[in-house]
Amino acid sequence: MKEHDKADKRFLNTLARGLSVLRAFRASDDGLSHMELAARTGLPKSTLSRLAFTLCETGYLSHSYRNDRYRLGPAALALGNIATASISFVDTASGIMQALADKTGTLVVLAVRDDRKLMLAKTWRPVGKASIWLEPGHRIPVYGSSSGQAIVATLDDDRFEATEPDERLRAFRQQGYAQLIARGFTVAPAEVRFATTINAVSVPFYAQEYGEPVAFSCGALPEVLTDARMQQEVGPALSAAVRELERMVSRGPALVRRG
Amino acid sequence: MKEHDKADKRFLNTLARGLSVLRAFRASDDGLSHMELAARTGLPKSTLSRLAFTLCETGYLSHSYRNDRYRLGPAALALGNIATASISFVDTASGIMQALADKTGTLVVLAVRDDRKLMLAKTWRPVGKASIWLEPGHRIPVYGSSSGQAIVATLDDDRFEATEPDERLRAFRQQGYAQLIARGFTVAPAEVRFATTINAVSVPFYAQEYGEPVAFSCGALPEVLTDARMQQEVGPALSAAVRELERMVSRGPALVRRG
DNA sequence: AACTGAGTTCCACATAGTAGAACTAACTCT
DNA sequence: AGAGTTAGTTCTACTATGTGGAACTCAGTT
Repeated sequence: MKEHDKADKRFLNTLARGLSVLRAFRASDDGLSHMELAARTGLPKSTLSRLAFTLCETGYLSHSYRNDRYRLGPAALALGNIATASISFVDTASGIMQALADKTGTLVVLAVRDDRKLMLAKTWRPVGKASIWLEPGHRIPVYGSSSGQAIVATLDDDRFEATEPDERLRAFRQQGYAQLIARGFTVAPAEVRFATTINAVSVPFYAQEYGEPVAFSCGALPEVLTDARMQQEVGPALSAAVRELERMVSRGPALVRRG
Repeated sequence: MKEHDKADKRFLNTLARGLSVLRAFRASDDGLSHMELAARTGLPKSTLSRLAFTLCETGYLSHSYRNDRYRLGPAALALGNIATASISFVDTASGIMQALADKTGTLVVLAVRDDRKLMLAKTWRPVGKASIWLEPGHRIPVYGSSSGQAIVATLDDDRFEATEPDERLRAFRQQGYAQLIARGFTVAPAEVRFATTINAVSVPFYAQEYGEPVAFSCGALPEVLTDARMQQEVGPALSAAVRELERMVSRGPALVRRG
């Protein structure tokens, strides 16, 4: 009756379940009821009750008053701000990427490798324009995404091998590498794109603090972001943005930090 | 041998402990070693080992490479972004408050009630200037802080009573209420200030999503932020900033809600 | 080679967490 | 109104889960 979970002895089920409750929230949710949470997490309601109680006590969830819905609490907000502050490039990137989103009319996302998927850690939407809407916290596959391609192409061999890649992924990586050398950005080849409704260009960035590459990408509907635009306009602009970021970050690692 | 913790049956220890590990991080930390974490959380190292393992597995912590230090992982980043996005006013406030920080040369903070304390959910520092440095995630007492005063003054009677206030706190609340009516902001009276090294002015804001008031404050060293400046310049500016925010999210002032 | 210090794994044990069922409370519908 | 429905909490019996000290490993030091 145990979770399929990591049968690893070190894995603490209760903690993981609690975190999965937090992960159930999406940016577009306007609070979640107890039942919605149970449905999303797949946990029995009595278990969820205890998890939610604990999360509320600790401030990660808040129970807005008479209203019966849960939402992420102040502790979650604070945690995110601390995480942002301690990953030095995020703040710096914000200004640059927001400007890029506005200029190109695309959604800019920061993708980070997380286990065998990519997680969108942050997004910048062009102000005033409708855009595709991928939320932070969303997970996309490595294979078939331009971000994934940029990241695996930049990953060192050891770590790449550690993900137990199949042949397909090796070829994908190789092809990404070639693109980066030739043009400085990746565009997933049309035939493998994981989502046909989204076109995207990506550029890798070495995140000091993670000791790993992450990727910045510009994405939009194919009508808006044609292959030609990716190649000629948006790809180069994104690449320039990331180079600007590298310049800003490396010139003063101390930066804002230190109290 | 149990944590002093809530002896409440519903309280899940393992989860709370895991979260306390996340809370151990400060914005100024450049990664924490296993041992530092153990010291900060007060947990035995074997326990911590399991907690950290689970947090890494789930992406809330990352183990940067050869380097033996832990840092907050992509999931923490994403969680914060989701929390920010779902608390609608935070994004809007950012622009306004950053400008205010720059203009006044003070640290602007967003304080939220969390249990019987206040938690600084977000901070905006004046660019280029040295400023006091209170970090997001930091907790300060309600009594003796201007933010606390602004919040309790705006809290409705039921909820205020639910915090089991003592007489001192009642008086504090009453006095805050008077200040808000008279001038629209609170300044904690010098004799009760919880920290003599910080002067601060605060204005409450009704956070729809929490169904509760929160407070925005401007703080700085007494030399920089004299009582006169708080009263004549910064208080009114902060009050104007919050009114601007209310207008932008189209919501009435916090005080009227109390009835 | 012996020492030190950080971190992980072992292990025997008790209790913390589990899930289903019973319960409560708030809404609907006729 | 009262019967039915649905959401959420608390109870309960059971054991799998998490615990912390001790033993262990692995790197650096002297």
